[in-house]
Amino acid sequence: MEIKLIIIDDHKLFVDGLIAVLNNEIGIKVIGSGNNGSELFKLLEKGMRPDIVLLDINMPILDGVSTTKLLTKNYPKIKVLALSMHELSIDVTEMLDAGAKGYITKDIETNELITAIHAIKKGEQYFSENLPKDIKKWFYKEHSTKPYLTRREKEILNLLANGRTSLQMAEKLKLSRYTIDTHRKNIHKKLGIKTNTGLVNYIFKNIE
Amino acid sequence: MEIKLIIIDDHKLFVDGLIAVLNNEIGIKVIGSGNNGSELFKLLEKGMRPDIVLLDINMPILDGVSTTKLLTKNYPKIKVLALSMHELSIDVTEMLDAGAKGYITKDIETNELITAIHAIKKGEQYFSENLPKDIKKWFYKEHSTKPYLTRREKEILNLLANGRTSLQMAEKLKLSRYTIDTHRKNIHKKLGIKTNTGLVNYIFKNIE
DNA sequence: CTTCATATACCTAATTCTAGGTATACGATT
DNA sequence: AATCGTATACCTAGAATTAGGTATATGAAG
Repeated sequence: MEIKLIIIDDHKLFVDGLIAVLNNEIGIKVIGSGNNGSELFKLLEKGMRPDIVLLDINMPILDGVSTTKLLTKNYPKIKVLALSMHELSIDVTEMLDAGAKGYITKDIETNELITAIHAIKKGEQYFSENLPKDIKKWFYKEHSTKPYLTRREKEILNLLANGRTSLQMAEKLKLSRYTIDTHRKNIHKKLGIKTNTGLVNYIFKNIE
Repeated sequence: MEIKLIIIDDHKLFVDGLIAVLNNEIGIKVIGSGNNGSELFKLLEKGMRPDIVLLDINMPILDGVSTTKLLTKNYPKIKVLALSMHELSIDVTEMLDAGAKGYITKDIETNELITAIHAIKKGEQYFSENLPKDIKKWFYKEHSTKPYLTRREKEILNLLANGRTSLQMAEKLKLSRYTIDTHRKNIHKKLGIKTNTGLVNYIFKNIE
């Protein structure tokens, strides 16, 4: 029985390459592909039913996280294997919380990808071997809580992205600087990001 | 006469995929591959002589820019086609100044890549069609004049936008933390921005 | 009632950042 | 030769940030 795959990635070159490689593998068949989450749902609406979707995180129109959430909700039998350039804990967190069953980075060997696909098919979770152990450990620990940002946290993130200091935010929101710092501390903890510049990066890449 | 290619990219999956695709193309043959600049030079030292090197920008050990410079200097007949995730002007500038003959992003179609390879072989320059016109225009305009921000300053800004601390940047660039701080100070002064978060904001709004 | 999530606030201490200043080295230009 | 731009490096000191901890108040839910 072949494992049926759909590959979704905004880099067509990458998609073409993966299709070429995976269709040479016994037991695996790529039945479809697309460049963003919307295209995936179009395929599914036509009745296409893969076992696993290889899904890139950063995509236009409908990104990896949103796609995964919708997929997990509407097509719970289809498993998501997340693909990313980086081992960033932000990315891992978001994709796995959205329902992905595995996470691999694009610099793994082809045979590791095959291993991952088979593991996911068997119902296991799979993390690429180059993913730091502490990230995997952190995930298991954090998996029962949603890293959801509160209204106030988002408000503070927005001001941060506009280059404001805690003191400036405190003045604007009529709060203590300590309150701002506490919210910031909570944000760092929830998102697993250690620097304020990393937070701004996160905002631009995830919210905009 | 086949166009001989070497593909250098730290993402093995991508390399494998590209090899599979390109070896199916009439007139093109991938004669070698590697995951960083050093591996390329090892192949060249063994006597391998490609027409074109498809070269990723971001790589460990010896990155795209350095590789291109050495290649252009020591093997002037071999042409570089730069590969990147992004249309960042920093990347374009650096690679083209280093001697690359073309610049493409990884989200182009396979057939556009084939077009690019043939153009480069013919001695033309090639920019992927999805590269914003203003970047290409900017390149021609800027190629004879000095950029306001120096090469090093842009490099540091880019690392900052990825959430790196001065210490991390110093480690990455093999410099003193003091040197990084001096460049940062100069950047703040030139751009009139007082916070690092403000700088990241500037980068995302003005460069990407 | 208790529990939980969120908001507000504070303290401590280490790290990082910013901004002022200093300096030398090197290559290119005049 | 001098000058300039860039890169590299350092020092000082204050401001800002991060990360550990503490606490109370309020509203909603069980």
